[in-house]
Amino acid sequence: MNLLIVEDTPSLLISLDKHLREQGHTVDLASDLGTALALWRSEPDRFDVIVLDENLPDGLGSTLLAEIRDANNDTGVLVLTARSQVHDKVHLLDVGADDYMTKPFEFPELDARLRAIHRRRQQKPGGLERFGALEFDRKQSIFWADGEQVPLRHKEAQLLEAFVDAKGAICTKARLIQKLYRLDDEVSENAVEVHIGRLRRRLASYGLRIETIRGVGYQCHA
Amino acid sequence: MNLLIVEDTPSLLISLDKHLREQGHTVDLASDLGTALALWRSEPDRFDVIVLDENLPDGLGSTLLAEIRDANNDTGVLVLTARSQVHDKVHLLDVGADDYMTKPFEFPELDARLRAIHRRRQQKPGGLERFGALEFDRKQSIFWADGEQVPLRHKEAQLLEAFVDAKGAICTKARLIQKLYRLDDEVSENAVEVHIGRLRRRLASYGLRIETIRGVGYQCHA
DNA sequence: TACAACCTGACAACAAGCTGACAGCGGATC
DNA sequence: GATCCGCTGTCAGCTTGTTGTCAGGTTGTA
Repeated sequence: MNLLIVEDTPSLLISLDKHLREQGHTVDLASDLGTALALWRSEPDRFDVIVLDENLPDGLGSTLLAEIRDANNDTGVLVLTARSQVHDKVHLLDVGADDYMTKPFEFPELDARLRAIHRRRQQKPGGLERFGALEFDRKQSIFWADGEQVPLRHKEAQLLEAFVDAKGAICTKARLIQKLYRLDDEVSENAVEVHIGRLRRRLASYGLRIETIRGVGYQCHA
Repeated sequence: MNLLIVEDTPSLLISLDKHLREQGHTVDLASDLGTALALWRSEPDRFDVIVLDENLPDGLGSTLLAEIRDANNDTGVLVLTARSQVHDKVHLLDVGADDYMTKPFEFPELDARLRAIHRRRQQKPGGLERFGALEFDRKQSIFWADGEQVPLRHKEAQLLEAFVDAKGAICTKARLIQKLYRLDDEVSENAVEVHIGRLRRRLASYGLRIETIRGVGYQCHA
């Protein structure tokens, strides 16, 4: 998943970043409302879910939330509040938060809620998703073929997940870069080409083909 | 098992801690309701069973119990009550306690009840559980192969138990650390790697392999 | 044909994981 | 209480795996 963490407590920000990256997500960070607004405005569809602290040095997280929903954008938003603010819960959900958590919280619970939001937004079933000859376990980011785990490296699995999400539509190279890298990663388009090449070799034995749409991107229909 | 002991009598707390650790459990302690609530909230899935004194200096143990069940969390809870409060028994079980014991009690009885709760929650059979070429005696935390006891050190057995519980799924390194250490143990990930290495050597002769899932954790299918 | 886009084998840099050695600790023994 | 012994965590150095880049080749298109 592509995540944006908006949190002004440095220690929490760092540990969230570390944990969520360990979980295999692509994570970007903002430590104040202004940065978060700017990031979201610059690419409103970049993030799958935004983890948003309500209390920020330069304003309320729900300001961003409101702007997102006003724009009719369906990025998932998980709001973090201090325990004393629990009464805001109804308000938050009214304004369009997908979920909220009170601090302190435990990472596994965060993981579960993020997955739930992502699933809800994508209206994906919880179990295994079919993709051609493969089955995809979104939770563990594992692909299966005939009960055998498909050996994929992390970036390859991310690419394939992007194709699953696209449901056969074309994925532009820019979109794929967005899926695999953080904003401040400076990476050439060739990196994607290389990973596509590697993924192609792996998928060949399962009868899946990735087509090149010259000048646009790639397409993989299950 | 991962246990949390909530008990305000220092002598009992200390002897419970000592005894349960001798039994091979990973034990965390709280001597009042506030601490217990905070610990549980910070990691709602950390503990397998909470041993909870009903009478605490800052409130009733059942306050925690109620919060746990409200959250639809299935952590096991064993409540300790004074003899005079036995009439609360029905109430306690109503609120969702798995079991209760009146003080004073004998440790072996506590052990048995803890095991029962854990077994019930995990819906595990009471006898020996098969795991590849091995059989696992959960009660004694002993693995058998062809009627011979598999020589395992404590941490190795805990690791292997984690793999048994995972039923072939991937165990993240963080999850394993949670299984083997208490909250305030500061331990490097390398410790897990070392124990995995040691366990691998032991298991090799029984045809069991632990696979490394790079960047994620380990997997052992029976 | 000329050019851009794309593919791919090789490689270097880095990160993750493994392991032998060792030291601290606690329990057991005398 | 001195000594021994086994268990365990740390560390350093090593091995292994992943990934981005590059260069040179191939393909598609105008």
